[in-house]
Amino acid sequence: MQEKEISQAVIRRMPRYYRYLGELLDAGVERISSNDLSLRMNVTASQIRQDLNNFGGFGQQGYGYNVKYLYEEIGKILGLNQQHNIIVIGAGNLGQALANYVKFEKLGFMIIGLFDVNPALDGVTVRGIKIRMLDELEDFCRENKVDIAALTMPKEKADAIANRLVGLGIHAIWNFAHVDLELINKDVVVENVHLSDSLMQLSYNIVKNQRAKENSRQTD
Amino acid sequence: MQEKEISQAVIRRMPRYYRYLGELLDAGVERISSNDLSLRMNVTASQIRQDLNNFGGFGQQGYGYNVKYLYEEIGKILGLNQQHNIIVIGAGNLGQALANYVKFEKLGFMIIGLFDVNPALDGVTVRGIKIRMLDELEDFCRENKVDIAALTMPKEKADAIANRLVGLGIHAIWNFAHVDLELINKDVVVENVHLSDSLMQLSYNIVKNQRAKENSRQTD
DNA sequence: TAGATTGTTAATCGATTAACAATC
DNA sequence: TAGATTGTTAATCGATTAACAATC
Repeated sequence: MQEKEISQAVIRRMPRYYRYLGELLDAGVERISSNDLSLRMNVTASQIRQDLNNFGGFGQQGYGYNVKYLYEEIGKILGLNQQHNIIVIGAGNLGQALANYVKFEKLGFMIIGLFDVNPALDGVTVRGIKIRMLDELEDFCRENKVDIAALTMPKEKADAIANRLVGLGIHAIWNFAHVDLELINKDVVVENVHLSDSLMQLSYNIVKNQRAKENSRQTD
Repeated sequence: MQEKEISQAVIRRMPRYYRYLGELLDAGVERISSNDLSLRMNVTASQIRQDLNNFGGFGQQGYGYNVKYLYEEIGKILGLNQQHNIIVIGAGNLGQALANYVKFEKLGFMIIGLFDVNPALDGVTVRGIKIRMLDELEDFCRENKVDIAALTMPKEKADAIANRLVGLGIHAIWNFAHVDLELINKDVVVENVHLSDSLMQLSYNIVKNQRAKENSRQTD
């Protein structure tokens, strides 16, 4: 039985629902209607109901949604009910920044190892996590359950290391290197975080605003 | 005269075109057809032509696109022909990681200041950039042209600082704090980088693969 | 029971793909 | 000129919004 594929547009919105429900929960709110939530989140109530009904009927007519229940269910949908172990390849600033993000652990993402090629970093500890040399990667993956590898090294090395990791049975790659990875195994999940792309989008919108301002000045 | 709005779906793809064209340029390729590019990038030729024609006709029938020319034109569209000055609020690991990204400077994004509230960081220098205390923000913005502020501080403080920056005439906010900013001025551009959202999408897809694998095992 | 609000179907809107005449 | 490939219109596909019957 083939599960119907849920569009990535929907998936992208789920973490945001999860965050808002978490805030409501912390604020002691017990139930919420799709309409009330839509006003807070600046989306349509219809979209909320459609999105949620991709995964099941979590609400109740005449009542709305139970905040705690919905929060937990979305957590399960996103896989937050299980622990995910992460290793970070590249222990530079970004790699160390990720290792220091306490937030991730609260969501079930544990950073269990940092790797680099720079001997000066060998054995250095970041929030209790030891930096290892890259040639220890194979042993480490054999001895530990590693689910996700975050790549924060220069883009030239990313492809080779990604495929080395795929060979070691990793499930997913969280890619910060500014390349499109070409993986030997299509079942491995890839999520790209391209910071310079994000910055270029920002700059496009700045320039767009500048042009709009000039135009309105001309027509004044 | 109202310019027709270009959809964010198109804008999101522009940096990727820019990257591929840059690689072709470095490789000494002089011209490329939408079809050849589509094969490399794994998109349809039709989409490439549609996307580009939102901004103008950069190609030539029977010839294709001149790589250097198209690369430069996309650069202008993205605003990369002008310099953008950035300050980073929050000089923790992530803030320092951003300051160390040499890549950004090549694209015209200059990090000119780092700010924090931690006195231990006062005067410390990251790649030649001095860390200042947050109460110097007003003076600094008066004395320097600041276009973009990157927010890497805890989410509780993000909203207040964002609005303080808006008051100081900043054009754009690159937000790494895990909140939706509520700005007093709607003309300020906001670009969010929500790393935990990205991680949750990753984890959704991991779990989806797990489920698919289990299902196929059952039907075997 | 009456009011509220969901789950779901139908209508609309927008984005992607296909097709082809224009033209280098 | 003939072949190649764009720019652009038309067709399709998918995502969002609206509407409403089902039901708590």
